[in-house]
Amino acid sequence: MNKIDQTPWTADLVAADLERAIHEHRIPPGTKLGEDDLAEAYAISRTIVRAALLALSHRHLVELRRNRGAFVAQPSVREAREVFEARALLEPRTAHSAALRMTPQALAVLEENIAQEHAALDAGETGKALFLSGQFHVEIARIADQTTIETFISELISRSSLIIALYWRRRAALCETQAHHALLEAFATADASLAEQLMKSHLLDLVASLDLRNLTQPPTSLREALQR
Amino acid sequence: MNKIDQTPWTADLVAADLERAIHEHRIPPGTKLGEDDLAEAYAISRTIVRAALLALSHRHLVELRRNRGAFVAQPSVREAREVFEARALLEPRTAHSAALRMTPQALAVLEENIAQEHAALDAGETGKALFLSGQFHVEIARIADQTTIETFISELISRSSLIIALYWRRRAALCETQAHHALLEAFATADASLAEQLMKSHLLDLVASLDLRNLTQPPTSLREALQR
DNA sequence: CATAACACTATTGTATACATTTTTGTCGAA
DNA sequence: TTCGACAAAAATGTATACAATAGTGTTATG
Repeated sequence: MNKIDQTPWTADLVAADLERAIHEHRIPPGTKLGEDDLAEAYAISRTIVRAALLALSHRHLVELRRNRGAFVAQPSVREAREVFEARALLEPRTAHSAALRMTPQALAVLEENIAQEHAALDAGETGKALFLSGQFHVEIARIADQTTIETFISELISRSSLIIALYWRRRAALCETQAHHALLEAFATADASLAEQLMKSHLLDLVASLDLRNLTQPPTSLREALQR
Repeated sequence: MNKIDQTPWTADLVAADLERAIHEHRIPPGTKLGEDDLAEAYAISRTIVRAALLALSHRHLVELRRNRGAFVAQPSVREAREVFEARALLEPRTAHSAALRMTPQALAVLEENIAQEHAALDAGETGKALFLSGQFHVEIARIADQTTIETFISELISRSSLIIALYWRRRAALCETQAHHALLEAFATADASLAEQLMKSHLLDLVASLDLRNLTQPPTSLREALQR
């Protein structure tokens, strides 16, 4: 896990690096993130590591337990529902705004994103594909020119990745590309209402593909022990 | 500013304490939050102070400038608009949900909140009144039983307080109590649609009471120097 | 043999020392 | 006098030492 580089790792960079690793399912939920381990991996002191972990905990991607350490978060069924309810509140209207503000450049960015996602899937890099499909949603918020909402959506997307890791029904790869293609069509024709509706459906499909019955709860302590 | 107590200040407590002080306009936007000053005020080391400042920066209440220090945030006109657009997306639907879940206990909490707000206004404690009126909105999200959205709204409320400090038109105190009373009525009768509509209007009124013309921009560096 | 008390180990929590950077103040030259 | 360079001071950035705590293993005792 040694990072070979000469860049000075700042806390933000470490947090971003870890967030991407979590988002891509390279680090599974419940994994303990020991301070010394991380400090050695990035060749920095624990001070920076702690700042990075603090940032991730504020985004609900890492759970800090006093005198216990940092663990990749394991969203509960309840939390999973809440995350997608929040997304349902934010994303459709944001897609609407994005459609109204769409430009050829922005459209190209979205197309490129889908292309990369396809490439990743073909290469069998499901983690990277998952990350890119999340970026598609963040990109829409960026196109809508809503930095504040983009921040919220970005966090919700990352948390969604944890939820997918825990509650995804099938073992097969996520095929969100179809829904994204449909959205792209709506954006290309600047059909805001359609984009809003498609986003709403897309999110509903996502939730429907999860197994959010409370049967498997709680995965808190026992599961954590098994997973590390 | 010396805090006389025997409680062990944790980073979270310090952050909460500072957030309330900012929310109540006891610390104006642009104020420099020196690490040594805070460490002395709370009788803790800079380590804890930095963790607290980091938390506040993640909530966009404090701006951290590398090698420069921490400053109470000064939301731009653009950011101000974004914050209220985000609130417009989240709060009406949340009020709707809250109305459906309303209980006598929850209603009593809201009533008590308004009563305290009145008392604060009568006592001339406009800062405390402002804080309480913000808490009213957070309480609604709590009643809606949406922890995730509550976190977002809580942040947006605190940022709104900074926006009010910078862009409020009149010097007179905010009289949000009327709108809150109307909302209480809707909640009491469990009229979800009405509550949603009232919340939407309330937020529009709030934005309308701000002076968000771009004329006074940018207040970044010069203003900051004058204010500290 | 089971259990409880104890000590040990590993890890996190906090404070502080040192390095780096920015800011400020002073001196000198144009 | 004004401007610039340099030096001193103050603040933040980072690393590390030490303290405190939870987890683990051992041992003694019933």
